[in-house]
Amino acid sequence: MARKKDVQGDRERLSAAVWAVLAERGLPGLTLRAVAERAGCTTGLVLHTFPDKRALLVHARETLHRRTAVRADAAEHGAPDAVGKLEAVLSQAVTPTDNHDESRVWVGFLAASLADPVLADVHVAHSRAFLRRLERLLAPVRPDWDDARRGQAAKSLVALVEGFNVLAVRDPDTYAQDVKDTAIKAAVARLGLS
Amino acid sequence: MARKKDVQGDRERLSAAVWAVLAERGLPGLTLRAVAERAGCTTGLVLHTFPDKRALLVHARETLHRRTAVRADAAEHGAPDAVGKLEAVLSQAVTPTDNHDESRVWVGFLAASLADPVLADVHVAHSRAFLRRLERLLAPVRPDWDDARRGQAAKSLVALVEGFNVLAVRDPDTYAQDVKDTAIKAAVARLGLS
DNA sequence: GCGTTACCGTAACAAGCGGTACGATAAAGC
DNA sequence: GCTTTATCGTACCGCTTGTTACGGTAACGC
Repeated sequence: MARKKDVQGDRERLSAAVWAVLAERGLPGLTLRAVAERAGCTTGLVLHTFPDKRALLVHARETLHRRTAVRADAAEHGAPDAVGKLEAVLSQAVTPTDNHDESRVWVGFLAASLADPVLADVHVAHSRAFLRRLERLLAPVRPDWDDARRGQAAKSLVALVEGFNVLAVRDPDTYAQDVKDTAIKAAVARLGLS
Repeated sequence: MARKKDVQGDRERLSAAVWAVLAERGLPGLTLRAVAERAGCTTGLVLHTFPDKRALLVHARETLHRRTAVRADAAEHGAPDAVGKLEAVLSQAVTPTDNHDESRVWVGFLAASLADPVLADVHVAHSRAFLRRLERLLAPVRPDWDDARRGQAAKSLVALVEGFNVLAVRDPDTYAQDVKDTAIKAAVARLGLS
């Protein structure tokens, strides 16, 4: 054996670098050299940890999925009742992280996926996971509805949330936090009285 | 004078090429050479018609704005009453064009604008124009509301529409046309009874 | 402490990028 | 028909891209 490397540690360090570069410099700025510089290493290590550039993007998207899932779990766990859980998850989803970095990564990856079927599959899979979560949270709120109607409602909620996110990332003044929160509250309240 | 060229004709031909390349190959595929090849000329003409690559992107975004404005005007004009106008505009906005090319251009430009303040200004300006349109259409529907409340409602509608668009561009099966139409109809119906 | 072995920085690659400079070409004016 | 002048294809520039190959280096087993 030769010197053992901290594979997982490298992945995490590079993961943070990919994330930072993609969030700060956007999709065109995501280069192997930029990632290496940010991580304090060379492109050698980058391409020993990830097979190619596409894997960097996929990893960033999976990091995004993990982050949002953790926060959604926490929001869900922290709320007392079914309606509260749904509202907490939605509210958390429209609350921007540091400088909207999650929305930036989301948009960057989506743009990259428009010309890459592999990335497209990853995007769709993770996007549907959020939809499933809302459908699951919606079940105890409206047990009288059938799956189709709950699915319709869940999709509308996903559209509202992701719409606010892509809009707020470049126009946070117009799509301010109280605007988003008010819309979410109204959307949840609506579910109860129809 | 020497031979006069059809400047406007060139711009339109190149405009179509930029549009096609951006829609088909995505943001990374939008190169001067790809545009020239698609337009059946060389990079010489491309850079004689547009000063640089950024101008190509700006022009594509403005083409998108013009297209959507024309369709929105038509929808608005074709509907009989205030509620009908609003619903027609919204419904048209979630109806995909050829292979979702408008959404593709929208996403590509947004991604590019994340790292370019000039593009960001263009994006925000055109995005707000749609918001203004909805506010204007909303005024006769809910004259009893104040500007703030109509603004809140209009922003929610924009988020719903753009959310559906960015979601449907990569997952048209989940976010099918009837799902979007149902959501729009419900959103408009809601405006009348609260 | 020595030999082995895996790691990863270095360097280079070919390809493609945006952008520039120039001149052959061809139309317009007289 | 000759001169003038704007057009735009050609060629090229310097740079950056993703990716590959190699070998010095450092840690482990014995």
